[in-house]
Amino acid sequence: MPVSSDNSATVFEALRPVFSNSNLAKIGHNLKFDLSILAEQGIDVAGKCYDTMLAHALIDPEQRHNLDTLSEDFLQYTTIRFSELIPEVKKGQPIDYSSVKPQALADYAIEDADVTLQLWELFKVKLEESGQAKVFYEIETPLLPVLVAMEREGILMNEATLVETGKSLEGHIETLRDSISAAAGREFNLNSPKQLGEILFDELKLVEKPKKTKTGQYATNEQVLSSLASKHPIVANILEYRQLTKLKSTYIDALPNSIDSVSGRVHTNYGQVQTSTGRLSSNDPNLQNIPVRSAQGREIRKAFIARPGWKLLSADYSQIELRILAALTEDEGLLTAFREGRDIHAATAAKIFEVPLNEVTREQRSTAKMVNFGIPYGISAFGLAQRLGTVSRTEAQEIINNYFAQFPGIPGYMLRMQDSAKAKGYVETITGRRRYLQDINSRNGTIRAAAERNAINMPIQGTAADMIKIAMVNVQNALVAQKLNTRMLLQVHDELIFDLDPNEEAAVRTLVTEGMKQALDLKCPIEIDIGLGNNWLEAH
DNA sequence: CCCCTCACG
DNA sequence: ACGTACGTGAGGGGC
Repeated sequence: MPVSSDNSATVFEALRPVFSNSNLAKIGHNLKFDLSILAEQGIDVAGKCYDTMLAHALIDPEQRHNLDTLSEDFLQYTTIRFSELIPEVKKGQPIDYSSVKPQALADYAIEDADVTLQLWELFKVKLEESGQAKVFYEIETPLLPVLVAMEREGILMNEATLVETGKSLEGHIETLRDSISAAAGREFNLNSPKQLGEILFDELKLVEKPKKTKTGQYATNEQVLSSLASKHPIVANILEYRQLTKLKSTYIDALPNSIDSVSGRVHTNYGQVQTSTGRLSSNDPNLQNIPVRSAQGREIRKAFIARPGWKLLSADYSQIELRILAALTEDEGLLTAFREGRDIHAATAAKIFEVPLNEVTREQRSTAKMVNFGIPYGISAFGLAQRLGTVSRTEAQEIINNYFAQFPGIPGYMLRMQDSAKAKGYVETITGRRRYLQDINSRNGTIRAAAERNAINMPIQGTAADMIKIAMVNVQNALVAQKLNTRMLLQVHDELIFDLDPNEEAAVRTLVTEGMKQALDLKCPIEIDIGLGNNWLEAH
């Protein structure tokens, strides 16, 4: 019997009783995909669902998680490749199964199920052995259907706003292009870093010894250009040109192509196994890097809107990584500052510059902010000096030394993480999520230092990731339990965005705040900021 | 397909 | 002597 869209409904109906039977557990590889397809067919999957891809992402987060590789690595068995069934699949095009022999298709599908089941038997043991059973069963597994729901919901965009912004940007870009060509003395492709480098350094000779990239090209990144801004007026125009064309090509021109023709909304895909720290990623389109820092960029945020008559609600964790740092290190100074509800950067400045809180200057606060930002990344004196721009490497080292002296829990924690990583080969979050650090004992100092920074950062970034994942499950369960219309739409690492039915505002504020705060029980208090608006910019 | 650059947390 | 803060995804150039 040929498999075609004509009888797919028959097939789905035949399978429906299996999927909706809550006594049957389901085991699959990349279940988010299968669950989305079934949901599209109106089939709600009941019963326990276990995903071998999610399991492997915990067992070995930096490895690849595709079924073919896992089968070879764990079962010493080479699977039938999809390309043997269908040689040429074009990206973005629907797959044509009509020419495939049903027996070949069946063999492929059956083998897939067989391999997955065998992997599950191995992986469920490894989850226990690595102490990650709770992360798997209580965080990643319950999160999966939440992500399916969010992806399917999508978010509404005001395309007209985007087009307007695009037109105004286009005019600006044209003007900049003209003045840059005039200043360069000839036309060139200013989207090409290679050509731009030749103009700036071979022709205009802005500096004696230009910085090169690792492949030997002239570096023309923002940091390099900013340092050259005083040398020639062309540079400021190039920087602005870069900024505006980035916004136009990556967001304004591209986002409308992602509006789904059926739903009229933009549906991102969340990657649940893409990062080494436990964060989600977002792609096709990436909705986790929508501009917000520049004025022109913020215009793009205005295009993300609530459904008619509704509001967007944004809830974000305030200073989540610093609070987690305080909780993990149990540093009394840091904990006290948060418990007393201080402006954390001002409080840090008061400590490291040894001045009363009310005498902290703006510069001191801004320096302290940079330190607070860098600490969870394994800051270096060089890095701090470079980012501050106003102090020498030696002075930066003094600031760091003062910080460590005033917050002694922090250097203690850093050493503990590095020692533990060297001894055990991995670090972990509060929930037990692991990251292996192969390079932690490398003889190459640069490589080893990078691994040491990972040892410091992963437990912090990863615990924040665990926390918001738990919160998402809490919040989704509460929305369903209270039969609310409000829908969770997006996650951006420390922020959740909702399409809010205005009649439900009070209930949603409460359940979101509580769901996020109570996700993990930490020694440091957790604060949630909530905003409301007609678009993402207003809500933020 | 890699490189460079740059958008976000 | 060297490189230098953690984690991502995407667009354009160029081979």
